[in-house]
Amino acid sequence: MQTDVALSRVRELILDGTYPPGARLTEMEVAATLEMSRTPVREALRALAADGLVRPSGRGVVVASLERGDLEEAYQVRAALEALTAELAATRQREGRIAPADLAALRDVATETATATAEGRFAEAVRLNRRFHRLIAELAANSMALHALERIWDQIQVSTLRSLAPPSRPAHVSGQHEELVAAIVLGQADEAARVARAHVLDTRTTTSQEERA
Amino acid sequence: MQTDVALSRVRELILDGTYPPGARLTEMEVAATLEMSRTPVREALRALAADGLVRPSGRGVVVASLERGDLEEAYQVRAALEALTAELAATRQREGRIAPADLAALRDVATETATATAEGRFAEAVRLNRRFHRLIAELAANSMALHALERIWDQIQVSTLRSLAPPSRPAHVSGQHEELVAAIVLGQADEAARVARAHVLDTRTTTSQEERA
DNA sequence: ATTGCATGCATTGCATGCAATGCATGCAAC
DNA sequence: GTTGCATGCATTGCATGCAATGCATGCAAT
Repeated sequence: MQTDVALSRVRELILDGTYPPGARLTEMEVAATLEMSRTPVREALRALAADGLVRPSGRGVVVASLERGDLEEAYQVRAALEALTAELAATRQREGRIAPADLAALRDVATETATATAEGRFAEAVRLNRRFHRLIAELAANSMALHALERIWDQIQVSTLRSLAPPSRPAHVSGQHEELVAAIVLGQADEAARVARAHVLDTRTTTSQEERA
Repeated sequence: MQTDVALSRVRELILDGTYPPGARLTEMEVAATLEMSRTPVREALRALAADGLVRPSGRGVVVASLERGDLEEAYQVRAALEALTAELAATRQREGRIAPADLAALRDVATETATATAEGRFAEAVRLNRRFHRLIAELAANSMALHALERIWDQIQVSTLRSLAPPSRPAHVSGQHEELVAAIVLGQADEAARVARAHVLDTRTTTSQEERA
C-alpha cells in the first residue's frame, strides 16, 4: 500500500543522506514528491518518528541526528544487544543449530569487508560491515533483538553519514571481526559476547572522534 | 491532540486486560468508543502496532501476545538491557552522579514490593515491581535503553496478564532485588549487571511456567 | 454431504475539505 | 535600533466521502 511505499522511500532518502540531518520535511512536500496524498505520507512520517529517524519540530518534522550524548547512549545499547546476539549465535552453533553455509557466508562477508576497507571503497565497506553485524544477529534467531538493532543501526548511520571516513585502524577492526567469527564458530558464547561488546565500543570511539576532511 | 488521547487510552485498555490478547479491534469500534473520528484512531493503532502491542490481522488488528518462543526472546533482550542499565546506574553511583534521595526511593520501592508480595496484593506488587525496574533504568540515564525497555515490559505484561500469580519464591525475588540495590549503591558495576541479568532470567522461568488456577 | 462459486457487506486505504494553530514578517511605537 | 504586536500564511489535525478489497454467508451443483 501507499503508506509502505512512502515509508521505505523516505527511509532510504534519509539513510543515503539525500535528506541530511536537520532537513525539514513537510507532509505536502513529500506528498508532492512521491505523487500521493498527504494521508499515507503522514502515516509514514509518524512511523519514522517512532523509529527515531525524524522528530517533530514545530510544523513538520526534521531528520533526527544523535548528538554526542545520544550517540554514546546508542552505542551502549548497541554494544549490549550485539553482545547478546553474538552470545546466542555462538550458543546455537555449539548446539549444532547453525548451517555450515551460514557460517561460510559470515566468513565471506568479514573478508569482503576487510578487502573493501583496505582498497578504500569506504561506502561499500560500510554496507558490508552492516551486513556482517546483521548476519550475526540473524544467526542469533532472536527477532526482537534483530529489530531493535536495525533501528539503532539506522539512527547511527544517519548521525555518522558525514563522517564517512576510513576507520583509524582498519587492521584492528578486521582482526576483531575475525576474532568474533572464530568465537562463534567455536561456540564460545562468553568470548563471543565479550569480543562483540568490545568491538562495538571500540568503533564508537573512533567513529565519534573522526571527522571527514 | 486526539491521536495521543487514543494512543494512551487504548494502550491502557490493553495493558490492564480490558482488551485481552487476541481481541479484535477495528478503527470504527474504537472510534465510536472514544467518540472521535477514524483518523486519529487509525494512527494510534499503527503506533501500537509499531510498539508490538497489536498486530494486523486481516481486517483490523488484534491484541498481540507473545507465544512461548517470542516470550523467551523478549526475556533475553530484557535481561541484556537490564544488565546494561544496572551497570550504568552502578557506574554513575560510583562517580557520585546519583542523588541520595533517588537511591532512597529505590530502596523504598524494593521494600514496598516485597511487602505487597508478602501480603498477597499481587496486582500492586506487579506495579511496584515494574516501578523498581524502571527506577534503575532511569538512574542509568540512557533514554534509548529506557525506551526499549518500556516497550518490552509492555509486551511482556500483556502476554503474562492472565498468569497474575504470586512468584513461586517471593523471598528469593525480594532477595535478588536487595542484592541489586546493594550492588548499585556500592557502585559495583559488574556485579550489578550480573545480578540484574540473572534476576530477569530467573523471573522468566517462573513466569512462563506458572499458570493461574 | 461437500465443494465451489457468487454475492453482499464489513472494513480498510486514500483523498480532500475545513478549521485551528502557531510561526514569520512587517510595521509601529518607544 | 529594538521591542512588541498584529496580521497573514503555511501547515497541520481531524472529519468524512468514496472506492477497493477481502471475507463470510448462502446457494447450487455434483
